[in-house]
Amino acid sequence: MQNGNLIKKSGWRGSEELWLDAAHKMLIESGVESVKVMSLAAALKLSRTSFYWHFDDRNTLLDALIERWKAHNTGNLIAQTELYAETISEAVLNLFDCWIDPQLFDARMDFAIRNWAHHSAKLKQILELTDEERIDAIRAMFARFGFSVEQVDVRARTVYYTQVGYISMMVDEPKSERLKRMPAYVENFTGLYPTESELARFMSRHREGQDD
Amino acid sequence: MQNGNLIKKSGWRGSEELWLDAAHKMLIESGVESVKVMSLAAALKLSRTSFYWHFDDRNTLLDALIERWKAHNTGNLIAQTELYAETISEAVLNLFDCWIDPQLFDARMDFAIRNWAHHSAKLKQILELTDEERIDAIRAMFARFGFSVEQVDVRARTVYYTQVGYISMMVDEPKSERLKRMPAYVENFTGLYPTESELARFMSRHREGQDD
DNA sequence: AATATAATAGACATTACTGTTTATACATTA
DNA sequence: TAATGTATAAACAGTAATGTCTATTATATT
Repeated sequence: MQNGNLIKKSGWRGSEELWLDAAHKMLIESGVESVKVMSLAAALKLSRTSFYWHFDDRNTLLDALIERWKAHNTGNLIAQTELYAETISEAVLNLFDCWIDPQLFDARMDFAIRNWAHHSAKLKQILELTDEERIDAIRAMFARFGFSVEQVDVRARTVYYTQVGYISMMVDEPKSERLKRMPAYVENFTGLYPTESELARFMSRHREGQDD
Repeated sequence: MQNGNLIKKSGWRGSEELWLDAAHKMLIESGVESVKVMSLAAALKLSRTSFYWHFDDRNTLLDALIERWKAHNTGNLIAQTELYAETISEAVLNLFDCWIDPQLFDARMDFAIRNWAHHSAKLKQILELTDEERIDAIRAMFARFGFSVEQVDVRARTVYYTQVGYISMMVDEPKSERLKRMPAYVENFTGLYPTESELARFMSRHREGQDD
């Protein structure tokens, strides 16, 4: 009964997920250097060696983490910049969804990846491409609303850098605080204060749900 | 003759500096986790054990690194926000000196410290205070030019977050590129495009010297 | 219920580091 | 130039990790 129509979770198969989840958590909480087979095993209360049934070695696990990140964050961010909007303010608010909804954009993972890239040449290259791709998407968004070439570039960068900075600073404030500041950010980034209805639409998307 | 009026560099004494310099370099290049007594010794071509003559242990060295950072970066940043300026654009350009001149503000060190803080509660607390202090100084700067309370807050944050983001992204562009973008940033941050003479004054401060 | 397959645990070898001890070499100055 | 204090190197002990091998246990299929 209790187990009625849940997805059948087979006894052993699919435990890669478990190790990956634990690694993901460890990564965003303490950085790559802390993603150690031993610590993960301890966290999962499993034998350390059983890890090697699922992954060839620690590196394979780390690669899998990168894949997971690539698949998620950039795709969603770009999708948000492409949503229909009647004004640049509405477009920027669409993008801001990413900074509010962790399901859309995993900011802590982005931060962890960025740090990690600092001592992995391979990842550094991937990240540079990723950042370019994202900024391009934001540039395209501004361009649709008739900003000059120079303005498109600087505004796109400001929006993106500000958020990377916010993430890097690990600012810890309640969602309500963040939401309150959003209209002023929109004004700074676009030069236009959002309209009542644009704000209403934005706020309604983020009304419910717990803080952090 | 060659050694005439230089500061006397005694044969052995003062080697703490050497280890600290090496540690600083290692920290900004590869993060705390890489600051290892063994690696430093290798880099300095010295015996690993000789390290322990200068420092009690690895932790003492790390603490010294934090002290060095505290003494340097925040002090200079705040000083720049307090310089005389006739307009907000001029004031912002004064602050921008920090982002251009590594002698004024060691951005890579700031980045390294920020990452490190992620798994050191003690450092995290220091960094939070530091960030507050800096943002306060930038707020005070905007306040002197008559912005509303809300605007003072958001503009100060935008300026600071943008820079933290820029640092975190390890953007690698020539100084000339960065300088070229500055006027547009000033406009974004203040709402005012800087005057000819403000720009001339700013550029003249950063004209000479090599890229990166 | 028997068998094949998936998964875990324990013991082992290896590596990279930290920190201590001891013997030796070097620089300074009396 | 001898004595003192400064600095280094080599050898040792200890710890925390990685990865391999082997025996055992749990689950799924027949």
